[in-house]
Amino acid sequence: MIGPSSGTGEVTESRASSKRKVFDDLDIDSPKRKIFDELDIDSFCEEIRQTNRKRYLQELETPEELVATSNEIITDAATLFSPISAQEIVEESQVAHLEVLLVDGTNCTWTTMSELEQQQNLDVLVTSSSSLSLSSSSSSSTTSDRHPPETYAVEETNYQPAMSMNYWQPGVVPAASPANSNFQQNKGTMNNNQQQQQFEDQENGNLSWLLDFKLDSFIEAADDRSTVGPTLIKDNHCGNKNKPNGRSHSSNYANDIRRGHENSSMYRQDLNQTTYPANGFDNRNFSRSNGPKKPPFTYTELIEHALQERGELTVSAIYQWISEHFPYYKSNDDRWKNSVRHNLSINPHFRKGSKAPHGAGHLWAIANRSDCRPRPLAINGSATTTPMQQVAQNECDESRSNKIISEIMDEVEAATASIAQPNPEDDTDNILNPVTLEDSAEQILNGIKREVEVQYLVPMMVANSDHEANQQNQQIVQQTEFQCPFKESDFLNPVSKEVVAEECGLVSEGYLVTDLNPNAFGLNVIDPEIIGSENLFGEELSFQFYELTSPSQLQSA
DNA sequence: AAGTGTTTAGCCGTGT
DNA sequence: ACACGGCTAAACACTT
Repeated sequence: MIGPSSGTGEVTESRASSKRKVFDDLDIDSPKRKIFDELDIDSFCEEIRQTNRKRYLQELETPEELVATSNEIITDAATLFSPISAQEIVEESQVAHLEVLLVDGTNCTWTTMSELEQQQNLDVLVTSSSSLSLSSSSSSSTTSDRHPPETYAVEETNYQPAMSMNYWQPGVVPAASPANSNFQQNKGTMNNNQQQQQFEDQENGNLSWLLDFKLDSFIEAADDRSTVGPTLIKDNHCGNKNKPNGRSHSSNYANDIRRGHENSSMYRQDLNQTTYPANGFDNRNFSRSNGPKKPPFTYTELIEHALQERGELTVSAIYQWISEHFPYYKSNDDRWKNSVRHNLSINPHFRKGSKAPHGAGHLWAIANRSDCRPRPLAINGSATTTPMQQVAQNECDESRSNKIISEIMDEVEAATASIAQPNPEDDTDNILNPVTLEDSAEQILNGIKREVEVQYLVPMMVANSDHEANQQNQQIVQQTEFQCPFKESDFLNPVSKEVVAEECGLVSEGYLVTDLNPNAFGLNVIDPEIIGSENLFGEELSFQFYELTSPSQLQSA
């Protein structure tokens, strides 16, 4: 499934640095500055991310949309800040129920925002009883300690916090929030009273601004106060290349979204006009006033979703699906199509199927579990893999591993079974012949699925209900004392002992160099001289050097 | 010729 | 600094 991946340390790092960067410019006595200095941003952001992550996974299990598009913002906000479910909110009043903790310096009381409107002379700590809490104790204690009692009447209708933006899931996008507007040049969306209220709230210590807290807003404010955001956006597909190789901010945009933090003004502004459905994909409109915006998905994700939705597709059909769902990808633009083809070719997650019934090319599909080739695994939920992908991938990996193990065991069992079958016509067949076994195993494996070269074979016992056969197998193994003649890691192309012995001049008429016990052949030979590591190079070489004392022995050998 | 599939190379951003 | 993922560009071969 497709969705942005969660960022990890990088987010908190950027936020922390942003915190320093932004608030260095603020008045040291500013209430906002004081509160923010004591706020554990890392924990705060991490908590939000984890909360949304859990929620997203829950939604994946119940993919149906909970609310209509028009209610997405407020329901998402409600889910984030209130223990009340989004569905309940929609059914009841379409207004978020925000619980607040009233702190008057000595007492703490839980109440609702509606009740709060009637309260006077109280400091307000906005918090949540479930999914979100401003856990920094300092923020709650110091607000009442440092500031005189004041009145905070927060309109519930203002409760469309930008923070309700699910940083981790592209399912809901915040509308332009009045509280953010100070930093987004969106003042046109507010009337003068709202702007004045906003300004006063932020200046008098009203913590409701935290609901709309967005660090990047301050970043933008601090770094680019005079810059109008949209002008920063360059679309390399529109010919405005920012970098020599054609990469543009739009690429960063995709990464920013995927990593769950909105550090760029263009991202925020784009999303302000964007509505994401619960499944995160259908009919997504990345259009802006000045043109389509690059979707925050990799080509692999786009292709994957197209194939998941439609099954097998030709390359041209994949083009069509992508261009239909994402206006950014124009059907007449060949550059991204090249990337799509490139992805199809190099990504083992995609399988080239049969030839297309009409026209050139092949049908492409997602590699199913049985032929799911190795794919780079995300470690510790890295930013490149979505949770859904991780779940699917984990299942796939587990299934693949089990399947491979099962296949190997079957093959070994078959090979071992063939080894254990005595040939009544030739007693010598009871003795393991490594060359023959390797040939046999090679034939078996080649016949089963893939070309392999069996360089050596180590017989192994396989659980068998037939006790007698087991004993027979064990006896054979014990008799032959068959050992792996070399370590796999030592040689890319292992050389057999026979070759080594021959090249060392150890093989000549009248002598038998073998790792097998001649007594097992019925040969009566004197005690062998062990050729081991002490008298031959290679500690793994340990075969026995027999002197054949009779012509019959020589012939048998 | 156009579309398709493969391969190589380079750049960028991020994480270690 | 290095590895890696992702993206982009380009070249080339093959098929329709």
